[in-house]
Formats: sequence, C-alpha cells, structure tokens
Amino acid sequence: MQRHQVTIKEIAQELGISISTVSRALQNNPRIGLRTREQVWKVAKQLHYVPNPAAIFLKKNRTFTIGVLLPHLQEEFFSMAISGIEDVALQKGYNVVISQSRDKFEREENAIKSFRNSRVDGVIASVATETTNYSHFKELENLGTPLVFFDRVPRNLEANKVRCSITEGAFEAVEFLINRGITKIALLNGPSNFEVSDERLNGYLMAIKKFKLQTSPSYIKSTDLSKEDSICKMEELLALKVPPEAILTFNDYLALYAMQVCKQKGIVPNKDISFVSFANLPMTIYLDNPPLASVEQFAYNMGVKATELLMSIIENPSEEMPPHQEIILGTKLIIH
Amino acid sequence: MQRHQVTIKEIAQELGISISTVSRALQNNPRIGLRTREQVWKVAKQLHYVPNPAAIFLKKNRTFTIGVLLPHLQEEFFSMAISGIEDVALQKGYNVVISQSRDKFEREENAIKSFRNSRVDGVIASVATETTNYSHFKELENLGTPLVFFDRVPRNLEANKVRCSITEGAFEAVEFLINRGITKIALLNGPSNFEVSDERLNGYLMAIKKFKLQTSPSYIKSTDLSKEDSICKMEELLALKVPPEAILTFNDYLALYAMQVCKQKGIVPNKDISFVSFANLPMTIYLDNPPLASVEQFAYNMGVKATELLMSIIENPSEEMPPHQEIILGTKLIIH
DNA sequence: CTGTTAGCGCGTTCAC
DNA sequence: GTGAACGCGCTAACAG
Repeated sequence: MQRHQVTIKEIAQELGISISTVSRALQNNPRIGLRTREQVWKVAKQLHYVPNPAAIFLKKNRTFTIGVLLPHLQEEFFSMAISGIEDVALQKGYNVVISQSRDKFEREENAIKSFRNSRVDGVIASVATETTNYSHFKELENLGTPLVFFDRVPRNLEANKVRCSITEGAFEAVEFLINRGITKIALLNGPSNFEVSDERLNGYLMAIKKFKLQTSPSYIKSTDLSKEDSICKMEELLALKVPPEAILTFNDYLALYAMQVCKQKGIVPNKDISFVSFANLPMTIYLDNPPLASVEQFAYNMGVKATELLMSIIENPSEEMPPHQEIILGTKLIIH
Repeated sequence: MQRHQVTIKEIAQELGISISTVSRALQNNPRIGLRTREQVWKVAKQLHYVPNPAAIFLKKNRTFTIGVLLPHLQEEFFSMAISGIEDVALQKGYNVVISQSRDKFEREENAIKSFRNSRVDGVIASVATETTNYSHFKELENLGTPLVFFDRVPRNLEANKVRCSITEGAFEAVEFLINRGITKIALLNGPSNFEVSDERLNGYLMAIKKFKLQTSPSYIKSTDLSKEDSICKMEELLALKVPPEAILTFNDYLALYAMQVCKQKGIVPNKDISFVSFANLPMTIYLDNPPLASVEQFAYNMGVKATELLMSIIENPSEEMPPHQEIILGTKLIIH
C-alpha cells in the first residue's frame, strides 16, 4: 500500500543538480537560469511530481486547510453555504474539512478539538442548538486559529461574525402579513441562546409596535428546532383561546412541521392560518402549498463572505490577531 | 498570526530530559520508567501538547485524512451518506475532506487532483453525470491511493464498489404497480453511463417480461438528472399516442419534476398517472402528494459500508493493493 | 546563477 | 532506562 511519491531529491538526481536548485526552479525563482528552470519543470511533469504538503507545513506552519463546523449537512441552508465556502476556499488553494455537530454540544467540542489537532489554518462555524458555553471556541482562538461564525452566531461573544439582517427581514415579513389584513400574528422562533432568534423577535416586535398591533407572550414560542418540539409548540399556539391567524417561523422546516400539525387538525395552511418563514430553501419549490413568503438569507453568499473574511485573517501578515469583524448581509422577502 | 504550538522538545526542556525519552513516554513505551512516563504525561497535559500531524506524516506517510467526492451535497441522499462516512471516519481517527463535482467532469478531475496533492490516505467517490472517462480515478489508484466508489459506480471498471441491489428494487417497484392493476409503465431513468441506471432498466425489463406486459423504447427515457432534461423527457412521455399510466423514476427529485409537469398540464399525479421512485428521501415527508412508493437505498448505511471497506484497505499491512471488492446492500420498497 | 547546510516536529535506530 | 543522532521532504539563509 501507499506507493512511493516523487520528491525534489529525485528530480535533482535525475538532472545531476542540487535539491535547492530544483526547489527554487519550481518556485520560478528568477535567480535560476531559464534553461535549468525549464528542464526542472519538464522532469517534474514527467515524474508527476507533486510537492508534499506535510513538508511544506513543517516549514511554513500552514496546512492550507480550513475546518467547517455546522449543525446538519442535510439542512439545505448549510449545504448551500458549504458550496460558497468550498468555491472560495478551493480557488484560494485551501482544502475544506467538514464536521457536523448534529446540534450536540459534545460533538461540537470534539470537532473543534479535532480541528485543533489537525492544525487547520482557520475555522468557520455555525453553533449547535445545545451550545451555551463557548470556551472551546475561545480556546481555539487563543491558540491562534482564526475563527469566523456564520448565521448561528453566539450572542454576547466578541468574535468574527457573518450574518444577515434578520431583524429587517422579520419586520418586512410581519409587514407583509399586516398588509394582507392579518392582525393576530404569532412567532414560532428558534432557541433563545441564538442571536438570530433575538433578531427575529426584535423585528417582529418592532413591526407589531409600529403598526399598533397586539401580541402576548403566549404568541411567542421558542423551539430547539427539532420536529418534536416544533409540533409541541405549534399545538400550544392552536390551543390558545384566541389562536393566531398567521405564524412567522424561524425557518422553512419549522413552517412545514407547523403546517403538518394544522393539516392533522383539519386547518388549511395559508387559508385558515397563514405562514411566513425564513431561509427560502430550494426544496420549497417541490411543495404544493409552501409558506406564503420566506425571507431569503442567501446561504451561498454567506458562505462566500465568511470564507473571504477568514482568508483575510489567515493571510494577515501581522503577528497579532486582527480586531473582530462583523459582516451583515441583506435579506429579501420572497413571495411565493 | 498562528501562535506557537507546543512540541515534545519543550516538554523535554521543562523536565530536563531528552526529546526521545519524551517521545517514548508519550507512546507508553515500557522501556521508560513509570515515574518519568507519568511526569511526561502530566506536563504534556499541562502544556496542552498535541502531536503535529504533519511531522507524523513525514515519518509514517499517512495523513489520517480521507477525501470524499460527490456530486451535490444538496441532494439529501449524499448528505445522508456523508453522515455515515463521517461517523465511521471520526471514530477511527480520520478527518474527512469533502469536494463536490456538481456533476461536472472538470470539477471532478480537479477534486481528485487536489486529493492526490494533499496526500489523503484514501478516497470515496460517487461519479458525476458528465463523467465517461475514468483515467483520473485510475491514476489515483495506480499511485497507491485506495479508492472506493459508492452508489454511482462506473460501469465496466474494475474497482472497489459499494452499491445496492437496484435491480431487485426496480423489479419490486414495477411489481407494486402491476399489483395495482397498472399495465402501461414507463421508466424515467438516469444517465446511461451509470451502472445504477442499467440496473434500474434491467429490473424494469425483468418485471415487464415476467408479468408479460408490453413496453417500447419510447417508454424508456434517459436523463442527465437535471431539472430541464427531466421536464423535457417527461413531456415526451406525455406526448405519446399511448401515454403511460405509471412512471418509475430514477430518484425522488425526478419524480417531483415529472409531477410538476403533470400538474401544469392538468394531470393529477398519483391519480391520472402513478409515480414510484428511488431513494425515499426524508424531504418527501413534507410533500402533500409524494410518490406512491419509493425504493429506500439506505444512504447512511452505504456511507458506513464504503468507509469501512476503505479503512480495511488503508489499514491493510501488505505492500500490494488488495483485490477489488464489491459490496451490495439490500433495498426496500417503502409505500407512502 | 548554483550548491551547502540547517532545521521544521517527530519516530527510530544505535549507543551507553 | 535514557540520550544522541539521523532522516522524512522541503525551504531559506548563507556561501561561493
């Protein structure tokens, strides 16, 4: 197993020159004569020479690999984001290693530890629902590994963040419902430890206030994004004395879970109760009755921006970690 | 950037012993006295020592990384398979680097090249629709990197393969339709360069023959799995003088595309025309009107088996590449 | 313009 | 039981 790999040493022997000459020729160092350089390149091609990244790592202390931690690859939002990440990373010559937390704290910790051990040059992360303690991330950064959070960014934590203007999106979404004459609007939100949940809540409350509608704590539900919890909270909403006429959900999946609850109870979604959601996932195109509208979050673009930010930090020549940055992208309400 | 990492050298200095003693102590070499060993471990913990994988690579010629090449992470089948791959790999101490071909030959070639360059210990691949030339895979194997294909395995290529008994699945699916009294059954298949397409065709033909039904070349369509092509081929089916009463599709997505074509033409799916598909993706639970049945392919399990096979080859102590293996998993028709 | 040499972090003889 | 020294493949500082 594992056949022999060609090294610069062999190229040097083949040509009867020294390895450093080969090394420099391969880097197109102008100090090497054109003829030698061409010969070296020719032999390298012939022998299918490929530089050994481990050796380069030892010298440069760079693996040209970034780690990506996300909850579930199966969520279309994340698989789209990965595409953005991959496109930028590959183009810059970096490999991408992926790990799923499955929304478990322990898996997340292990993934980060594994990234540390394998000496990735940087990490992009979207945190698990279970996570409330961020010391594993802090430690990573303290050890000198640049870290960028995206979408599910932790609240109250100084860090590099790429997220989108959820608050505005939520406001627009509620406004859209109000324009359709709906006044009793509930919010089926995500975990309360996510900043992205707060923002939905804030946008929701801003719109309620601005348009002088009413709401109540019983109209505002947090979920852990699981199917079970979503169904449970939706049932609570339906059991209220004055059930809502419309529901704004944390994402498309929650809307679909909630709509299934409605159907089971003989309530027709988007007729008896209107749904508006976040994410605008491509899968909704397969649905006969998707949410009325969804706040597009441009997952691919978010992946791109997060990676660009990470790259700029990694390639920062200074010794010090640059100050944390926060990039906020726009959203867009897509009406179906 | 990139803070200093602890090495065995520092542990040695700290304790005033030599680095080789530290190295051995860390490997629990019995030749090292128990007291020294314990001290070394203690200091290593304190300093958060983690061995440098690149250095180990140079010695052992192993990266403890596997490359996974697949068409689209957004397809639920593949994101589920990845989970199986990840679970096995992590448990065995391997990292997973992922690359998407997006069904483009060129991207696939580049991904394989990148895997070669980064010296992954092995590769798991599912080939792109565009691919008809497999020399990049062959070259990888010739260079000594173990390779396992899964699901979309190339035809007429000696290789390690993990796939499922599609032929039987297709047979069952057609049988299911026949039992419902349907006789005019068409096949909306995948690319003809996939073995998995052939198998669907074979199972289909076997059932047609066994139950003495009729079919014709115009009932059998190949697609490249894209939305456009699927719609086009479906329209051809509907335009036939004797349109089919039921359609067996390559996967769930194709069924959904085809059902959309029907709806546009006022044909009610699963009433006017019945649909049965492959994959049984979780997303179909969100649909009001999913295919009548779908052949479950156990994606997660396929990922697990592929990784186990790869691991067994990687960890094979012999110098020679072991003979190619083919693992065939069962399928199950799931009725919705 | 090119060769020599040291060293990145680690495992591994070979000595003692 | 422990240490010194070499080498994995490569780059870079130092010679010439």
